[in-house]
Amino acid sequence: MSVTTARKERERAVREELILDHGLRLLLRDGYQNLNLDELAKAIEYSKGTIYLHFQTKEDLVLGIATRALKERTRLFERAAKFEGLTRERIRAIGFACCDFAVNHRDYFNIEMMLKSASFWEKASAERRRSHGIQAGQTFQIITGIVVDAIRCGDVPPETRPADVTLSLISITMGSHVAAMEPDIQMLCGITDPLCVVRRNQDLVCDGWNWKPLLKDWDYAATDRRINAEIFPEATWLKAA
Amino acid sequence: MSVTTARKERERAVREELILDHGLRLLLRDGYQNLNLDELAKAIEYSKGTIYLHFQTKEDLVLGIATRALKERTRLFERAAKFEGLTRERIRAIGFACCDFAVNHRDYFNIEMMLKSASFWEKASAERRRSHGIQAGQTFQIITGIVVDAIRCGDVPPETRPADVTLSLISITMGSHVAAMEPDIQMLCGITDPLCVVRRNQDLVCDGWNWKPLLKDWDYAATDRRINAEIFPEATWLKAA
DNA sequence: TAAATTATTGACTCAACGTCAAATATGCTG
DNA sequence: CAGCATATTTGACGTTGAGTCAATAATTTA
Repeated sequence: MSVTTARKERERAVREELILDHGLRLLLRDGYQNLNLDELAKAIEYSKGTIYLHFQTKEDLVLGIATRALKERTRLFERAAKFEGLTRERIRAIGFACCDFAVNHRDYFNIEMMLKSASFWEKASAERRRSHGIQAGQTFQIITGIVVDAIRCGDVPPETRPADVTLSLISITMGSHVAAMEPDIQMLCGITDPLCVVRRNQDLVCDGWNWKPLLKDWDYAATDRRINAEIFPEATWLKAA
Repeated sequence: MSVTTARKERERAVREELILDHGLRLLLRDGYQNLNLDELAKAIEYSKGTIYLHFQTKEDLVLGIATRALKERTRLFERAAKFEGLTRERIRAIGFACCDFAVNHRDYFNIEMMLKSASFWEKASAERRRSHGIQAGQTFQIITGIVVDAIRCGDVPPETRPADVTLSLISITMGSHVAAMEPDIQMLCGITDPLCVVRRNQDLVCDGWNWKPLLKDWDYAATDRRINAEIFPEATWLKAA
């Protein structure tokens, strides 16, 4: 009995991954609105009913996909946090990870945006909501950890509240990703590389907090090359500033 | 003949406003997903077919609602731009306008976020897309105008590119609004007033651009009181920092 | 192997968008 | 004003796709 249950459990997990894999693929291709569960069922070679054995609603499924993407981003952040250097170089490695993730998950921020609408959130299962919250919290903590180090060693003024810094970095990153991807705004600002915009704006916020060394006082292009070589050797999108 | 057409035109415009009014109301109450056109038809006391004489699709309608909201925001920006003072005080008035708008249109940013998803955009009419783009461009120009003044009079370093500043302000504002409204993030950061977060982050970005006078060198609380009194006397949300 | 239990299915229901032929209102003319 | 022509409005209907559940298939147990 218990032997088979373990195998069943494993098989179930495998199938859930299969659903999430194809779900992500179709979600990126078609967007949320046009994501068709009948088609997803065809793709995974199971019936629609089976999908509903894993996910309560379509929204629940999409939240599952988003959470898995977020998990991967957290893993990238963890890798980035290991970069050795000044605290501002370390936060820069996080920024690098964020861009690398954006390259490989172009539409993640759009999916994440969708989760903001209340009607979406409330149709997902409590379990998956919790899971997503925890994952988001971990990402938050990784960033905050570096900020705390920065305050402790005097790179950031002592009276600064760490969570405020983290929040500002999350805000500028999310906002920049969304804004810099807009065709209208790309036209108005002459944007050719959205990632450059994101990173420049992150620098701006760090300078705003007076996070030493300031952009003008350090060769961060060299830092970027080190991050690229030491932490994310597989990333190929880094361009010379 | 031409007399009646003029009247018809006017009546049509009135009805379109009626649709947009109730559409906005239901959109804020139910969110996009649950916005029901049959219910909207009931509310405006016309049939659903009539709604479709004004709007090509549901998406087109929502875009129309968003554009009208954006128009109102532009009007607020225009008022704010008239504030007399230092360039950084003037940009602060824009930030004030933005918060005032957010207070009266709580979910505007969420609606705006929805517009980012490609599937949405492509279901709206070309005419309404263009209209929204133009409106966004005007908002952009108001901000950029102040930035140009700031560079010209030396409040912002001379080599700065105005559009970059505008983009960073839009990014931090949008990102902060979205992030600071998240229950999870409110918990993690101990946020009680999301508007404070938005304004603090705007200050941060201005400091990042080295926009004089820096936050620490000027009594911006006094500026806020002046803006409140002189430009937005009806706003009641301003709290002491 | 047969019964019992569990897993899977896909035809069906239902809700809501969008359409369009019919109904109604308006305007025009003699 | 009557009656014809044109413009406007309607709401029942077609269609799509999310979500359900009784029926079927597979697996385990006795």
